[in-house]
Amino acid sequence: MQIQVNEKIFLKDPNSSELGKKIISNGIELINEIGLESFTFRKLATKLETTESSIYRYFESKHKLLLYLTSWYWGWLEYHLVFSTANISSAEERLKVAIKVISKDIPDNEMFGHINLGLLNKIVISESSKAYLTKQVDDANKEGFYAGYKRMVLRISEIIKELNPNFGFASTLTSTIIEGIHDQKYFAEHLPTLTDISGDSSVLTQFYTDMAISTIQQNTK
Amino acid sequence: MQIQVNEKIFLKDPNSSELGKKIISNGIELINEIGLESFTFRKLATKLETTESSIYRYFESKHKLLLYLTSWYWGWLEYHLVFSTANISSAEERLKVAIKVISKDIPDNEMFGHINLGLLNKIVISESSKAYLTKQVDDANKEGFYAGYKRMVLRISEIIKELNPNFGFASTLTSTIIEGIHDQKYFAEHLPTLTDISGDSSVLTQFYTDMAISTIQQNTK
DNA sequence: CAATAACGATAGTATTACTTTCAATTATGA
DNA sequence: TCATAATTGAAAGTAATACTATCGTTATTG
Repeated sequence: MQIQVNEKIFLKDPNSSELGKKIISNGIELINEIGLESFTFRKLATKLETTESSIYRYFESKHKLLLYLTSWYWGWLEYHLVFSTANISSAEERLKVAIKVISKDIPDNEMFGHINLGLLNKIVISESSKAYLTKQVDDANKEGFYAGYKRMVLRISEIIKELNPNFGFASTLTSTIIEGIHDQKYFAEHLPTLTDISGDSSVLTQFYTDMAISTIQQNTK
Repeated sequence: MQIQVNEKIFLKDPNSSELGKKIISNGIELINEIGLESFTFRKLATKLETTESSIYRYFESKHKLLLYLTSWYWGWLEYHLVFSTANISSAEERLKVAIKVISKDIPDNEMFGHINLGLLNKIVISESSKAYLTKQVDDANKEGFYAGYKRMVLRISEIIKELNPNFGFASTLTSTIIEGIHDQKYFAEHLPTLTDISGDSSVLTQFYTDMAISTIQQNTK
C-alpha cells in the first residue's frame, strides 16, 4: 500500500530510492528538531552524510518538501478515514469518527514504513499552514498541490450534507474543525491561555464533535 | 489616542520619529505587495530611500516587525471592541458585536493615522499565524509578545462565560472563531473549495455567530 | 558488457540577514 | 546661542542561505 503524492511536487520520486526515503524520514526529524525556518538542505545533507546537490535532485526547494510531507499526510489520513468509516451507515456516526481521526494523538514512535507518523503529525500542526500562506498559493493551487487537503475536506463535507441537506456551510464547518483542531493542539502546548484543552485528545474530540453536531442541527429546516 | 505595543518588540519606538512611522506604513504596503517571505529590510530601505542600518535601529528582524504589526492590530481591535460593546448590557448581544468586529471587512483605504488598516488586516489574515508558528514561540510568549492577542481572546471568553457559566470551553471557542474567520477569508480568496463563503463578510459573521450561540447553549446545564 | 542512471565532490553566484564604524545632520535644553 | 546628544546616512564586511553547474565515479539494468 502506497500513498500517492502529486508528481509535480518532486523532481524525482523520493520513494524510488534509498536516498529519497532518507530525505523524507530524516527531513521529518530535522524539521521537528530545528523548525522549518532554520531547516536547510545543507543541514539535512550533513545529517545524511550526502550533499546538497543530491537533495536538490529530489526537491527544488524546502517549500516543495513541505508540500510533499503535507500532501503525503493528507493522503495517509484520507486512507485512514475511508477505512474507519467503511462499514458505518449512520452519517452522524461517520462524522464522529472523522473528527476522531483528525484529532487523534499519534505517538512519537508510530511508523508507517520509514515515515514517523507522530513527528509528521507535529509538522502538520505547526508548519502546514505555511504551505498555503504564501504569495505563490494561487499557482500552487492550480498545479494541484493542495488536492489531498481538499479531498479530505470534501469527504467530511459530504458526510455533513448527508446529515443535514439544508445546511449550507459544510465546507466552512469542516475546514474550521480541521484547522481548529491543529490550532488548539498547538495552543495547548505553547499558548495555553488561548485554549481550554490540555492533556490527551479526548476532550478536544468531544468539543469539536459537539460543536459540529449542534451547528449542523441548528440550521435544519 | 495611541495604541500601546510591548516595548521589547522594538529597539526604538517607530512612533517616535518620521522614519519610524514610514517604516511601519511602507512596511505594511511592501509586505502586502510581495509577501512576508520575499520582504527584506533592504527592499524596504530602497522604497524609503534610506538604508538597511537605519531600519535595523528600529527592529532587530523582520519577525519583530511582524510581531509589532500584529500586536498593534490586536491593540487597535481591542479598543474597537471595548468601544462597540460599552453600552450593551446583554451578553449575547455583546458576543454578536464581538464576532462582527473581528469579521468586518476593512476597505483598502481606511487609515488610522499613518497606518492603512485595510492592508494591515490583510497581513493579519495571511501572515499573523507565522508570528507564533515558530520555534521561538515559548520565549516570545514569556516576553509577552502575544499579550494583545491573548487579551482579545480573554475579553470574548468572558462574554461567553457570562452567557453560560457552565460552558467550559470559552477560550477554545473564541480562538476557534478568530482563527476560523481569518482562515475562511483567506480560503475564500485563494482556496474556495475549502469554504462556502464568498463576497462580503455578512455571511461569515452570521455563520460564526450561529455556531457560537448553538455551541454555547448546548452545554447549558 | 555497454549504456545509463544515480550519487558525490567541488565550486560558484546572488541574495539574505545581519553588524560595525564613522561622518554628517538635526534637535534640545542650559 | 552654543554645546551636546541623538538621529540618520554611507560604506563596508561577514556568515549563511538558496540555489546552479560541472564532472568524475559508482551502481544498476537491459
